[in-house]
Amino acid sequence: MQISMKIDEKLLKPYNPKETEEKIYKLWEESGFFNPLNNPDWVNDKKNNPNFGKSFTILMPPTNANGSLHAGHGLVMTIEDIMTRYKRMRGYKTLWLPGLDHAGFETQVVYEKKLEKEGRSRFGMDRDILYKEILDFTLKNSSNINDQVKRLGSSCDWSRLKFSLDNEIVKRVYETFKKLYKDDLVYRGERIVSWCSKHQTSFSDLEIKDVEQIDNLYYLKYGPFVIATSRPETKFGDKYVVMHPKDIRYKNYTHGEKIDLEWINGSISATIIKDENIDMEFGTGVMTITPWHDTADFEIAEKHKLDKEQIIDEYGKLLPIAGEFAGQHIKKARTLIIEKLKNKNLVEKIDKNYKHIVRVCYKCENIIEPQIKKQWFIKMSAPNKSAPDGASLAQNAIKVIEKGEIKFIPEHYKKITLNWLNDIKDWNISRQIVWGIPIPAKICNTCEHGMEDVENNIKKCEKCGGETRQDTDTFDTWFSSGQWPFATLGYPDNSDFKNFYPTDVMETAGEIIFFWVSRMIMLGLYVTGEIPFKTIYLHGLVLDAKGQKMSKSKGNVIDPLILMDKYGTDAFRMGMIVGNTPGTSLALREDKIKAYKHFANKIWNASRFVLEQIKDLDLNKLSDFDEEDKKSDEELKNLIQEITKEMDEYKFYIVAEKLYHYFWHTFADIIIERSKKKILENKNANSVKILLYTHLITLLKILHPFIPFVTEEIWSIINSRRKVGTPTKTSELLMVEKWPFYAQDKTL
RNA sequence: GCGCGGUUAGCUCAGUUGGUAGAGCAACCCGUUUACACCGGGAAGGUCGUAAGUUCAAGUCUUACACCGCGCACCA
Repeated sequence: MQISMKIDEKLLKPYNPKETEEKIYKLWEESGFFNPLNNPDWVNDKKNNPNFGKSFTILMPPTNANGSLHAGHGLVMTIEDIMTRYKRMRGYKTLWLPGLDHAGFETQVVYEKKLEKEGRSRFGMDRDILYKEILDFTLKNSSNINDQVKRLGSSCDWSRLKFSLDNEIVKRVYETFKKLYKDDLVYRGERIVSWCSKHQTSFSDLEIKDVEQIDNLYYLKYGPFVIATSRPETKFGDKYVVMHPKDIRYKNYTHGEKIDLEWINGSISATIIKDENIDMEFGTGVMTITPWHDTADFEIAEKHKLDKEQIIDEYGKLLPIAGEFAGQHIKKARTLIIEKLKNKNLVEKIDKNYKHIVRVCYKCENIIEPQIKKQWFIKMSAPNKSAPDGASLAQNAIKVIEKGEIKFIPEHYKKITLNWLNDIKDWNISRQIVWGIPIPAKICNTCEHGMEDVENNIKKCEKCGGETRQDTDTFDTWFSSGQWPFATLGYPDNSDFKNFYPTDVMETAGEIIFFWVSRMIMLGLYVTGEIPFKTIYLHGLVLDAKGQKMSKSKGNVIDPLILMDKYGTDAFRMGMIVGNTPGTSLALREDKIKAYKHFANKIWNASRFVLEQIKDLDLNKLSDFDEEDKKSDEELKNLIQEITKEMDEYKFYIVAEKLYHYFWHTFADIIIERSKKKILENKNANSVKILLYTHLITLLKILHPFIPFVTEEIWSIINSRRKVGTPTKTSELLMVEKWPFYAQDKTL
């Protein structure tokens, strides 16, 4: 091959992602094109833009402001940036709005650990001081995570960055709370909640983890009955003994009948209750109930209007009702109680191999102690009397989902969501932590009635006239993030809300379909009357190379920043996207990322070859293709047809693979190799040079959403040449070039 | 118990409306005076979890089962 090799300084070196990426990102950011209201001319040209006037909106799932980038973020940012860049190139006014979440409980837990290390504790700390400390901590870390998001090439509009504690967001959240209160959809109720005795807060049902474990099952003599229990420490106050009404073994006992019997701390009077929820098969078919500390028991007690009594305090210690055991922690008390029962000959037998599920705190894995507490709840399935159709929050969501107004990708999440919504329970939105949005409410000191008080002017209880105090609880983080779409866009008056709501795609982890997605649908409909997004795209987990869930304790956490350093962001992005179908988890393997580093390099080298060959090409005097080249030109057009369709169907995993394959094995291996011969023999050389050039230009465009950095860098080199050579076009960023599907202009 | 995924080449995964199985990586052979060894060419590799059914035709549709993963509800 005797092709001359005088090429640009820049192109002489191998592709260096590290040097390029920072510079390119700055270029993008300074261009202002991340803002959907800034566009290059062709976007605002009706004739030139088939998508003139259309908008496209994605909201970034607000990242935990206190955290650091993990592999999951890598996937989120890659997918969303691909969508954003694609739509931008298609001529949509494209908004990708970045956000940060204060992540209430999550952050508080992190901060508590920090306090612990310093020998401090949040308990006993002044609330305001603690809040301020966590705020400082969070704000300091938030710039960190924003920088990391940038490193991934995210083309989001930083001028619109929102933080969940911004005044305007909090104000919106308060308005929603007020509306819910007015519509009688939120109430401060005495209900049984899941309580963590370490974190001293209640949780929603979703923050609880089920763990299987083996315990003793104790068969205790309870008067004429034998009851089975795994938790003898709760049994002090048990004065109701429950059995199934159809159980013939106990047909001689009648509902409401009282019997006297000897129990842990002396003789008591117990009442017989007949209830159909009792499983006749389990144990002896008889149980006593502890309504204060057991969800099922609570329901039975509610149904029959039975007394409820607290046995265990908020720290897991026994109350005075336990007599001699009062003040002991339940963990220690259990064996002592059994000891005593044995001495009283009240233990029938012990099954030491009882396998059952216990519920634990998802954070600390301590056993959840159900407690009856006054908490704020949102009525999820109760009719909304102030709505014309009276539909509940859940029903409204069900309706739009069933009608297909919200499209689920992958589709099976639709069913999962509907199942959940159909069996939804009231949502506990109050948390007993400092870090979060304070609940704007007053509580009566006399009757504990809770009242919404956003305006802060309630002095007396509206029910009993008693003195009131400020509620010290904060909202569940998901209550505010559930309002993210309309809150960030400035409902109701901001022009962004008018221009960009409902948003087009919500892309997030399948894991948080209930936590977040379902609640956004319900609250979005409730507040704005419209769905918050038209499509919900759910990705799976990012796992380690062996397909194991990453966790600090396992030590298999892969840091995306290290991979990006090593192989470049483009390579990392390709590795995240190729073959990764929505909803399925992805095993993150380093050799895969490495393979795409080679790809970026291949693009670089092919480009430098092409640019060298077309140096003397007069772009204003383009001749026609010969037969062979015409075929290749057609082939690329067909590819674009295909992938454009697939892009619209969110099949990025297949598009990325096709582009990889076409660029490498068609463009480089066939077309470039063929061109060498033609140029050397000077046979239709002009035709093939044009083909090389048009192919490269087009391929850079369609590759750009996937690997934005290397493509933009090459583009800038091409542009700088144009300025020197033939002035075909004003220099522009590849980022805002027109997607070639509609670009049939020959000036390419 | 109910529900949802998955089971395809050594590994990680694609496979659109049913028409004689695909990619990347790894392994194997050959080549390499220049865009690129971060390379080129070539060959190899699968009875698509099991069983039955529908069909001219099933990786793809139906049913049952097995195993793996997940979610929901649970029995004290």
